[in-house]
Amino acid sequence: MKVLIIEDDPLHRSYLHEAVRAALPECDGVVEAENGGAGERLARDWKSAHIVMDLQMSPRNGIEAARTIWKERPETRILFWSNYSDEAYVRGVSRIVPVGAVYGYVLKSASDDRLKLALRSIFIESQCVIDREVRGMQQKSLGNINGFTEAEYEILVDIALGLTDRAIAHRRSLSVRSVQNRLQQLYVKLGVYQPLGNQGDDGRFNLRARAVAVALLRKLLNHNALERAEADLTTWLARQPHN
Amino acid sequence: MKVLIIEDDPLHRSYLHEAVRAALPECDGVVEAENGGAGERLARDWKSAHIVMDLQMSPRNGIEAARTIWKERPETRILFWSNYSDEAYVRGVSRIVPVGAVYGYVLKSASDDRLKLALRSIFIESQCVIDREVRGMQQKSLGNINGFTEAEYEILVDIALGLTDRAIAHRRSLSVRSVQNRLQQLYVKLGVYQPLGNQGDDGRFNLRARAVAVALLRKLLNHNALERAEADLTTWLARQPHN
DNA sequence: CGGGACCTTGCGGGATCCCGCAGAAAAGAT
DNA sequence: ATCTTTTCTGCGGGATCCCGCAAGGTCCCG
Repeated sequence: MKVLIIEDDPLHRSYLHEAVRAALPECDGVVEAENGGAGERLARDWKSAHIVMDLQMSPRNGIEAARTIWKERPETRILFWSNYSDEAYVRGVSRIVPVGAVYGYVLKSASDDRLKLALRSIFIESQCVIDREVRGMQQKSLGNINGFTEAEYEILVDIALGLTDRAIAHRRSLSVRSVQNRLQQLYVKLGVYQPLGNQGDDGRFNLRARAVAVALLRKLLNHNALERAEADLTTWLARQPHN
Repeated sequence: MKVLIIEDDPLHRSYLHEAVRAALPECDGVVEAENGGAGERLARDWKSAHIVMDLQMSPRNGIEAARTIWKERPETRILFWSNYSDEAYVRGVSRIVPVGAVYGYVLKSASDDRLKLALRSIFIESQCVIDREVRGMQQKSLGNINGFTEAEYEILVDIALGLTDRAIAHRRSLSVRSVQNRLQQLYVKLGVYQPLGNQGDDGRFNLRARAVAVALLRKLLNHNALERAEADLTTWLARQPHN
């Protein structure tokens, strides 16, 4: 068995290396990559079916790398080892995991033992391991109590990118009014809605901008998610009939 | 000499501990804190004049901690040891460093030796040490070539928080029109400006929202900066004559 | 003192946003 | 098949945003 490590921080990388060697004595080869792009290449060359990677690298973050790796070989097992349990990350990962795939998500703050246990569970026992905290995030986001529909999330991303209602309507094949409806829902769910009528108020917010702000503060969006969205947007723009 | 380490990642913390011991044999005491709040308290109790800390912790990130520490004892020497050279961080730091204070900013990606050298320079030689990359950022941001005025940065933060023009005008004691002028400048500098006239275009952006998006993508703003700004905003709101 | 560079402010208008209202279409439920 | 619930859609209007135009104001330089 060979294991591929994709992690940009050298300290964490060597720690991971150590942990892998200790937890998986049957492992007979460990390779390291220090960003997503290199990771994809190594995964291809080595045909490695066992990967542990960080999210948040550059260039090519973990989610992008995982997507292309899984696209090429869906049975690959990936353990995500990340600092954060931002909803943006969790959602980003669960959006790209292939059906039936074995994967894991553990936080860097987890103990030594938990990491090693996760390694064995995923690579040997073929069992998914998701950190409690992350799992909580997942349920909050999927089970729609206080959670966001895919549609709502999508429109949130669109306004975060700075698109106008019309542009969004075009992109998502909707009428402008529908876009505005979704926006209204979003405002309500984010607790940004203005109860209407209090206009002497100086502390008034621009709902559209405010929505993005609270989404960022709540880590519903983060830098990574924005980057991915921006990339998607530009490719979409490129394939549009010019003007 | 005593040294205080403020860093949330245990791996990095122990690495730092090691580096301090190796670089500063004359040091006779190292204490560790794992977030800004604890760091402030320890700094007060220990009256430590030598601190090395991460930015990006929670609760109480490095900048907040440094501000209160420097407010209480401006001669404290602080080495910031961070993953990123985001303009938001660099600007945040240089905004709070007291005149004549000795401090440093080195990236975690720097070599072992550089870190140790920085430790000696700052704590022994009383000399500031700023990483090349960070220094570049600083000059780009202060030397106004492709840089942002304090005024422009301020208004950027305000729209990122979701304030309306009127609210900003009130907060900053300007007329609404002046706010809009500053916004226009900002749009130009961010390369978001719409040359006027092409209205058949579907790929149109909402300038206000788009400005925030590119600021985030360029790391002119980041999550930390937003949090600080949001905190400032709420205290400001609280002290306003109600409604 | 006059001229120039810069910032601020008001005015006006076109574009966009926000959203209540109500009919049409789609998806489920009984 | 019919009813209910949800979503999509157009219309209209008030608020906001974006910005060209032009009239001061301040500061500095010659």
